[in-house]
Amino acid sequence: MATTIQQNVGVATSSQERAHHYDSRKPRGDSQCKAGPAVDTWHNPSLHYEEGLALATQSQDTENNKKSALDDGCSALIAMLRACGKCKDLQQGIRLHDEILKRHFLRRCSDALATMYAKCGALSKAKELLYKHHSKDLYSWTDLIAGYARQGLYHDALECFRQMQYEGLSPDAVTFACILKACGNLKASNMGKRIHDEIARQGLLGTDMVLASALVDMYAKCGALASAQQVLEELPFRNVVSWSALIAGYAQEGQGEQALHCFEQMQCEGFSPDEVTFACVLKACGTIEDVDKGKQIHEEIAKQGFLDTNIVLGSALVDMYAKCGALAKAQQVLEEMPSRNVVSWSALIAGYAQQGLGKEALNCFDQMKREGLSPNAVTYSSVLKACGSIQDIDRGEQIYDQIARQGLLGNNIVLGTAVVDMYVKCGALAKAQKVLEELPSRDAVSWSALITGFCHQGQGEQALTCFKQMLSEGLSPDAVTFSCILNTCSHLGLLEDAHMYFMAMNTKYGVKPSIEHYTCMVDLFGRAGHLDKAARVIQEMPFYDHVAVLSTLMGACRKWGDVNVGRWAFEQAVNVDKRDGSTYVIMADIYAAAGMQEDADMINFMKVENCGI
DNA sequence: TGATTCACGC
Repeated sequence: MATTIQQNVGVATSSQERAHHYDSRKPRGDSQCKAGPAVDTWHNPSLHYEEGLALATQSQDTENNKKSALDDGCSALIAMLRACGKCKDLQQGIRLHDEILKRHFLRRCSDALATMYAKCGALSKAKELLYKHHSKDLYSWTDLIAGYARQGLYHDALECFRQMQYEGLSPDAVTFACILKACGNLKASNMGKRIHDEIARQGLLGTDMVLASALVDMYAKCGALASAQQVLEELPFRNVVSWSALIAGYAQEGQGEQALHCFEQMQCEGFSPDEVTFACVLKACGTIEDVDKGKQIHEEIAKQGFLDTNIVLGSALVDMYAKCGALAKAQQVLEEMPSRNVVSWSALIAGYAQQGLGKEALNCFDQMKREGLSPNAVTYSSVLKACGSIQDIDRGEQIYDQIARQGLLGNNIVLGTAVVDMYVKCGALAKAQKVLEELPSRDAVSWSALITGFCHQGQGEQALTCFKQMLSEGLSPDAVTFSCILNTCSHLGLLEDAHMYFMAMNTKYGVKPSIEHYTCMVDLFGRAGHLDKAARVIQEMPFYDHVAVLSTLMGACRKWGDVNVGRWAFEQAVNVDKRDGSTYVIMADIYAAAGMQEDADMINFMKVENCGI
């Protein structure tokens, strides 16, 4: 069937076309570009292009009404641009751009041109047109912002958003949705909150499900889960997407129980999980190592036949079993997948590496390559961890060579750190340090890998030197760095320094001391015989479940023969958990060493009473 | 033109 250019791209006015666009969002898709007569014609460029131009030219040639004829020519070009955008036919679009310039239509076609470029992914061309012509077309701006958001160029999306508003335009629900996506991925929760306020002010949340889900997702991606949950709860309507966004947020933050709770609640409200929901829930099961729940989800997924087609879900399943330490099961799932990719394999390799099963991880790595799949930076990180875990420095170095040859270290701190850590675990600290220093950039984690190495090898001075170097690079130490540094100070007997760092970690670096850090301080003062100071550290702790810290203090009391502080710590420990036998043993020792045998016997009696042994 | 999912470093 012959289709004319008019039937295909039409000569609809822009408002008609946009109305159509807006109303038929759901069923649209690319079908027009892939099948049917319209496509065939359009994909015959010579036929199309020439016919379109002929149409535009004919219109211009009409004598009667010059002005409207000119409009028709321009409209036809605009319609053709729109078709290019729809089919992502950039080449054809560029030819139209030339034609538009030749005919001096640029002023009137610039928005349509920008939209075409935006849809074809040529974002800088689109941006140039909109900025240069101070476009007042909301849809063209939104197309560009959506393009940036799709490509992961979130800063560019925000910049365009600002410029659009600077031109006097007010965003609509679609613009807001794109900007929320950018905010979420940039973890820009303050900006996201401002957008939220504006959306609420305009009453858009009550009418637009997509926007509402985008808002939940924004807060979830920012880790502001209370806000995400609140938004979801206050929505007049929810769906599986808004629920999944929240579940994904909890899973991402490691709050697996909350994720599972939401999953239950979602089903209570009558929503059936889809493949995306299942992937989120599997991640949640992995983070809390709930293999039973994971198995249950696995059965549900299999029953619904999702595993036959969905490689993401299959990989999520491999990852869940791997994170739960059920590696045989993970491997079985991987082997039974109809097809697997580098993600599926990397999940399994990471699982083996995590459990210290370096040999198995390396076997998988080889098998993956035999299947013709190429490892990427994520795969290599896990493989390096595997080499470190079995101290296979030769294999590690071989992998490092491959990585370097592929230029993967250029901008990948995670991978660089994995190399450093591999050398550290193999005891090659000089090599580790050399790699670290040659990395294009470093962060607290990469430094900590090296610092931990020096610390564990008893080279405390070196650890502190690195720490100072790290600070001089303007980097903020994190919780792990401080644990390591406090331990180092403890072993070197640097009480004052340790105390200074301990105070600074919260006040200067915003790292809340964890029970581990308090334990370091107790150990430090305890070793030095400052038992009163150690006891004071415990008194100032904001934790309740702290038997381990108390027994650290009691160990120091045993060493220094301090019955009073020892008794105090013991009483605290019994208050927390009277069934923990270890503290009775230490207390009995303390009494016995002080020649207080009756008290020691009493403690042993209490131990039998309370702990049964 | 807009929403949810899988693998990595101390």
